[in-house]
Amino acid sequence: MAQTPSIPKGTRDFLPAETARRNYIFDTIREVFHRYGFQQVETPAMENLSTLLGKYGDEGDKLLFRILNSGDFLAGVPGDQLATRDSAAVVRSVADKGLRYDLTVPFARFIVQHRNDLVFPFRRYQIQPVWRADRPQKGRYREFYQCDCDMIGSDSLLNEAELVGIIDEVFRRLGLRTVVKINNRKVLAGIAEVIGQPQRITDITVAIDKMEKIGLEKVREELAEKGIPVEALARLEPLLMLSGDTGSKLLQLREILADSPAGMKGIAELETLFGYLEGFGLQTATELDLTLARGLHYYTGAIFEVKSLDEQIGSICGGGRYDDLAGIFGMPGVSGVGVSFGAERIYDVLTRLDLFPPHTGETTQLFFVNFGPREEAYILPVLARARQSGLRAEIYPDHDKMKKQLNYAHRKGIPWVALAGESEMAEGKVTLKNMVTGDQTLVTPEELIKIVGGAGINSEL
RNA sequence: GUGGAUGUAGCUCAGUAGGUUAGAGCGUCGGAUUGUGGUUCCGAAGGUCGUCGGUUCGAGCCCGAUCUUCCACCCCA
Repeated sequence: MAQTPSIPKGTRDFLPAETARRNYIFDTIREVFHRYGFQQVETPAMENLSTLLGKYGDEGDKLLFRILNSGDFLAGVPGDQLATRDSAAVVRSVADKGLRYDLTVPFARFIVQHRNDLVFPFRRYQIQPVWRADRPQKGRYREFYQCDCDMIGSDSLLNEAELVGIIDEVFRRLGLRTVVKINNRKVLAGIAEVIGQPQRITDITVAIDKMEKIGLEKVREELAEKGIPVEALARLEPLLMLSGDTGSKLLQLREILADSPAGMKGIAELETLFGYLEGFGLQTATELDLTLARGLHYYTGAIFEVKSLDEQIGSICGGGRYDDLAGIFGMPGVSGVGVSFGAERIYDVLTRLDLFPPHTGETTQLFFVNFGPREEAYILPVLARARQSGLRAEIYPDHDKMKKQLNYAHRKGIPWVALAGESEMAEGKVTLKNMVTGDQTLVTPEELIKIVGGAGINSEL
């Protein structure tokens, strides 16, 4: 036996049962997207690095998979870069393409490139894999699928509300109990402003994003390490500790952020959004979470994150408003907002909570045992008629032992087996065996199709 | 990118203080049953012990490197 082959770190194969379950998730999400009027697009796995670099922060740039240029890729590299083993410089010279890191940035590029062919405000969805050169962990892979929906070309907050509606419906259909956390980057900017540290918004948001995980003490330590003055910290803390329902938090914020125009704008946006949501009749809980920051730099308004209430696995869906992503690619003034569903994590949560429906896979309904050449000739037309009438049917390809053929049908979970040997052929009939009860009857081909077709609709096999 | 754990048959794992031909269960294949599956019984195949190198008379076991998987951090879906 040769060395067992393997696949790259952080990637996975999917067996038929897993694929069926994944498709159940994708199909559910897709249906909801359609219901809200979104249209599907696809973009290539690889993008030019100039498209990807600088959009996700330094950390994100490090996690980009780069694709080595074709041909003699070292020919144009300056000798001193090679001599000094300057990896960072060399990689810029030998790779100008990379695998996409998410679906949002390539979509911004797509919008700019195809603006003349699209109807704005444009609602698109996209279900494709993305790649990150991260170190794999539980619920974290190097290749994983994202299911994105975005509205672009409108800054109405009704779009934000619709996204929350989509989130609500997707997780309701999947049977998952979740909470949607909502915040606004302008409010975060206002907070940074009010405590006298407007330039430090990134450090501040990254740190307070960890509130829930590491607690106030550690957040305070981290911010102090980053050089935020003690007085600023003292003014920040009461903000993070705001309590009460969303309405009272907003009231308190209005007073605290009164001197920050950006902050007040953010509060107004949040008030409008939560106002819309009241009319949506959501089942999912929504809450204002001032510690929600999200790492991606391009967000400018609302930000969302969805957590499972029953499993700790990080966020299973996230997104936000980005006012100027298209601007980076030369199309300013086009605002967008979107969310991304993390299919892999949703899969893991559904698995652990045992929430998949019992039969997500479509197996064969009717199996024909192969008795040899003469019987094949007799059965093939019956098989064709079964398929024409909509049955999922197959014939065993070889004249193997009955035991082996029935075991194949059994292991594949096929509910009906048809046998036709000499005696059946003599009568122009087939023996139909029910693999659950073990019963078998002699029927005509017409009866066979009727029985399997009729039973297939409501049989719980 | 940093720190820690792990790696023995297709799968889950044993393997005693380094000592001849490395074991089990499950699965696979064959037979009992030449037209009847999930049970049972019998039998067989299957491993350069992740990889490379080192220590030793001798390494699955000790040491180093590397890769995989997992955990924590960073970050994130």
